[in-house]
Amino acid sequence: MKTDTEKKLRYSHQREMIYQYLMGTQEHPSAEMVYDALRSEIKGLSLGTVYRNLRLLEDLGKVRRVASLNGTERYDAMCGDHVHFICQSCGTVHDVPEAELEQVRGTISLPEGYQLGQVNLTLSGLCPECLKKQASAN
Amino acid sequence: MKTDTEKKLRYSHQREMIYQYLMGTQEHPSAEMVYDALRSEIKGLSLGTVYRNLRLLEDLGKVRRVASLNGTERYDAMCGDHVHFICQSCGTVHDVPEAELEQVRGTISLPEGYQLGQVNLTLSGLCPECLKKQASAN
DNA sequence: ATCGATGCAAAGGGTTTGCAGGAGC
DNA sequence: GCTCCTGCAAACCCTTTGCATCGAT
Repeated sequence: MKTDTEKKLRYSHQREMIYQYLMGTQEHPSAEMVYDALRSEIKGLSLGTVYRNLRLLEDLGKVRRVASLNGTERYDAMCGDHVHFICQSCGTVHDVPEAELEQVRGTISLPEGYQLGQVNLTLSGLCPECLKKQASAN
Repeated sequence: MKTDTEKKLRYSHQREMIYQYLMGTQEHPSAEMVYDALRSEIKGLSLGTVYRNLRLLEDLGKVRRVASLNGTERYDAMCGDHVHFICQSCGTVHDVPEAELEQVRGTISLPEGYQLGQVNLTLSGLCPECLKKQASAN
C-alpha cells in the first residue's frame, strides 16, 4: 500500500561513485558538474547516466535537489533541511549552518489540510568574492 | 554609478495586460499559463512576448520569480518576501500568509562578508486535494 | 522619423528517453 | 539467463534570440 518501488535495484559502480561524490563535496553540484568531476575516474561515463542516477537517488531519498539556478538543478547529499545561500552573480551555493532552520520549522503554521514535507529556506544575494569584484569595478 | 537602465521603455498593451494579470491572480502562473490566459484577450499574442515582458518586469522589480517546478518558472506580482507552499503532486503554488517571514529574517545570521538579498522560504508537501485523491486511491 | 516592442520561428540549454549492448545477481 | 544499468544520440521542454515589421513618442 505504498508507492510500489517494486523494481529491485542492482549495484552499479557509476551510481556508487556519484553518491560518494555528492557525499564528499560542499559545492552543491549540478548534474554536469558531477559528470565533469567523475568522467576522468569512470571511463566512458555518460551524462545521461548521471541524470538517471541523480533522479534515482533522489527517489530513494539519499540525495536532494536544493536549488535551481538559471534553469539548472543543484544537488546535495545531505538530506536534512538546511539553509542555502545562492550568489546571484556567480551561482555558488553555500550552506548556512548558522541559520536555525529547526526554529523556523517551529514557527510555521500551515492552513488546515496540508501535509508538510520539505522546508526549503534559500537566501540569495552576493557572496564575498562577487562583492569584491563589484567594488573594484567601480 | 548604477546598473544603467538607459533604455527608455515605451508603453505596450501586452506588457500592461501581463502585469495586470499577475496582479489579479493568486495562482503564481508560469509564462505559459499567462500566455494561455491572455491569448483570447490579445489577438496574436506570442509566447516570446510573454517571456520578454516577464523578464523585463522582473528587472523592474514589479514581478518576482517565486519558484521553479519541474524546470518551469513561476511568477508573482507581489514582491515582498513571503512564504510559498508547493504541492509536490499537482504543482499548485499557494501563499502561506500565516508564516512569519519577517520573524525568520530576524533569526538569520549570515557569515561575514555576504550581502543578503531575497529570502525565499518554500514549503513543499501535499495540498488538501491531492491528499484526498491519495486517500481514495488506497 | 526614431527606436523600442512584437510575432514568428529557429536556436539554445538542461533534462529525459528509446534502443541495443553490457553488467549484476 | 533474466533484468537492470549503461552509453549514445535523438527527442523534449522551457526559454531566449534574430529578424523584419509594427507601433509609441
